[in-house]
Amino acid sequence: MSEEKFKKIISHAKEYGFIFQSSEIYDGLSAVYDYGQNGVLLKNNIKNYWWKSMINMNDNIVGLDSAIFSHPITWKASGHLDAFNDPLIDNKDSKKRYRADNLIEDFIEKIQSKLNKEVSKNEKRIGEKFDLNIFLSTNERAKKYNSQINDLKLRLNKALNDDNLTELKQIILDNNILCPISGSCNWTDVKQFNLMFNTKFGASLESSSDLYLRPETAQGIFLNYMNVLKTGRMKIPFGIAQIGKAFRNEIIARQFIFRMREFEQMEMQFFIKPGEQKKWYEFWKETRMKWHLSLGINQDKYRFHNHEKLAHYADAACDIEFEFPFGFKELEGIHSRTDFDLSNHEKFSSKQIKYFDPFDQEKYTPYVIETSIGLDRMFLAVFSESLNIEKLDDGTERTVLKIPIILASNKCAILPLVKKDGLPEIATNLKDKLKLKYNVIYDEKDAIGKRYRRQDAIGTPYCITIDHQTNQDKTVTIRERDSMKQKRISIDNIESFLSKSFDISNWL
RNA sequence: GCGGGAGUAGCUCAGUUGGUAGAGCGUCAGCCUUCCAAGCUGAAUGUCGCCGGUUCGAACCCGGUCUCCCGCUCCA
Repeated sequence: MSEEKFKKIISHAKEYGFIFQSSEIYDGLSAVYDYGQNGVLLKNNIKNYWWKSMINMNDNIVGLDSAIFSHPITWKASGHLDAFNDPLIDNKDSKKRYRADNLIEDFIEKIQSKLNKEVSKNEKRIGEKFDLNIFLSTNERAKKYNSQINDLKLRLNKALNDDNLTELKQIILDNNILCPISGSCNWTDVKQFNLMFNTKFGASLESSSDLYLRPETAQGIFLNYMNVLKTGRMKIPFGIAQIGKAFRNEIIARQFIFRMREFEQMEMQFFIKPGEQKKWYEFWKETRMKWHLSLGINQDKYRFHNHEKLAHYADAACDIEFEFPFGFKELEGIHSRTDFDLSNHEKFSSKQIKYFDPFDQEKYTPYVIETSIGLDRMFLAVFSESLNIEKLDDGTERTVLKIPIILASNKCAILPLVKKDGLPEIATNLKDKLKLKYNVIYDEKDAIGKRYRRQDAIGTPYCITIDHQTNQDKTVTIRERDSMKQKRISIDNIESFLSKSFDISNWL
C-alpha cells in the first residue's frame, strides 16, 4: 500500500518536473537527484519559510552563508575525522557487517569482565578462608589477563592511529574473535569507509592538500562565531542560521531523496549561557514543532523521538520524526551540543572563543542548542503528504498536490476561457501585472477543465479564469485548488486577494 | 555489502515458441469555443538501461555491469 504510494510519489515528482535523477542520460548517479522546474520553486519556498521564521521572526538570530570548504583542522576539532571514519569488516558466513574496532573492543571487554568475575569469586573464597596458593595463582592470572588487555589496547590504538587495516584484521584473527551471529572466524578484509568526501585543494600537484567537503553546515557557524559576535554586536542568547549543502559518502543511500550523498541542511545554532541548556532545549523543541504544525499538515504525522545513544558532542538530543510513506523517520534534529564545538575550536586554533557577560562580569564558552532540518527531507515530507488521488462524485479521479499554499511552486494560473473574443489579451495583461510578485502560469491551450487538472497536478492554489462576463463587468472567477469551488471577483481586486492569501505573517 | 524484485516513449504498461516495437494517457499543431482530464484531424517521441556472448537473426536466451525499489546492515 504505502510502497505503491511511494512509487506514485516518485513518478509524479518526475512527470511534473519536481525531481529528476541526476545524470539520468548516463544511467544516473547513485543517490543524487536534481530538482526540476517546479521542484526548485517549492524548495526555494521551503527555504524562505524557514529563513523568515528564523531571521525575521527573531531579533536575536542572524544569518550566515559559510563556504563548503573549510580548513582541514575543522574536522579534527569537530570530531568528524574520528567519528566519520569507520573500519568495517564483514563476516562471510552470517553476512553481517561490523566495525572492526568495535569487535576488538567488545572482545577486550569480555576479557575484562571474565577477569573481574574471577577476581571477585576468589576474593570471596579468600575472605572465607585465606589460601596462599589461591591468592598467588589469582594474582598471577590477573596479571596475565591485564597484560593481555593492555597489549590488545596498545595494538588496537596503534593500528587505528596508523590506519593499518591489515593489522586490524590480524588482531581479530590472532585472538580468534568470532562473529556473534554465525560464531565463525571467516572474515573479509577490513575496509575503510570515510563518510566525508575527500578532495584536493589547490591546482598544483605539489602544493595541493587534502580537504573535505563539509558533512554538516554547523561547523561553518562555529568557525564564524567570534566574527558574528563582534561585528554583529550580539548579546547572549543569540542564534546564527544558515542554509547550505552538505555531503556524506553514505555506504548505502536509499529511499529517493530521503538519504542522499549531496543534501541541503537548514541549521541554526543558538548560543546560550552554560547551565541554561535545558530551558533552551525545551524552548527550541517546542518552537520547531510549532513551525511544522503551522503549515497545517496533520499533527499525527509528527512525533518526537528522544535519542538514547548520544553523539560525541551532545548532552541531550531528539528528532522530530515525520511519517513518510516508508514509516516514521527523522526530519529534524534538535541537539544540545554543550560547549563541545566552540571549546574544541578554541583548543585547536589557540584563539580565544568566549563570551564576556558585562552584566555578570564573567567570561565563558557558550553552550549551544542546535536545530538542524534536512531541506530535502522537508521537501519529501511536504510533497508526499500533499499528493492526493481523489475520487470525485462522477466516479472519475483527480490527482491533486495539496501543497500548503504558502509553499506552492506557482501561486496562480491565468486562464482565458477561450482563445478569442479578446479574452487572451485581458489574461495576458493580468499575467504581466502579477508576474514579478508571484510565480504565475499562463495557459490557453485545451479545454478549461483539462487546464484546471494540469494546475492541480503541480499544486497551483488558484486558477483565475477570464470569461465572456469579464468583458462586460470586469469580473473573473477564482477557482480554489482544494475545494474546486469558484467565486467571482472584480479583476481589480485580484492583487489584494493574492497578497492577502500569500501573506506569510498569517502563517508564522 | 548481502538477499529479493524491477528497468521497453514524458507516465502506466503490452509485446506469443527468438523473426527488426505497440497501446492508453500525456505532449505538440490545427479545428471546435466549451467551467472541471470533452470531441475531431494530424504529428513528434525509443540504441527495448549499458556492454559482451550464443544465433542466419535477440526487447526476449546466457554472462557481466549500471540504476531504482524492498528487506538486512549502516545512519553525526
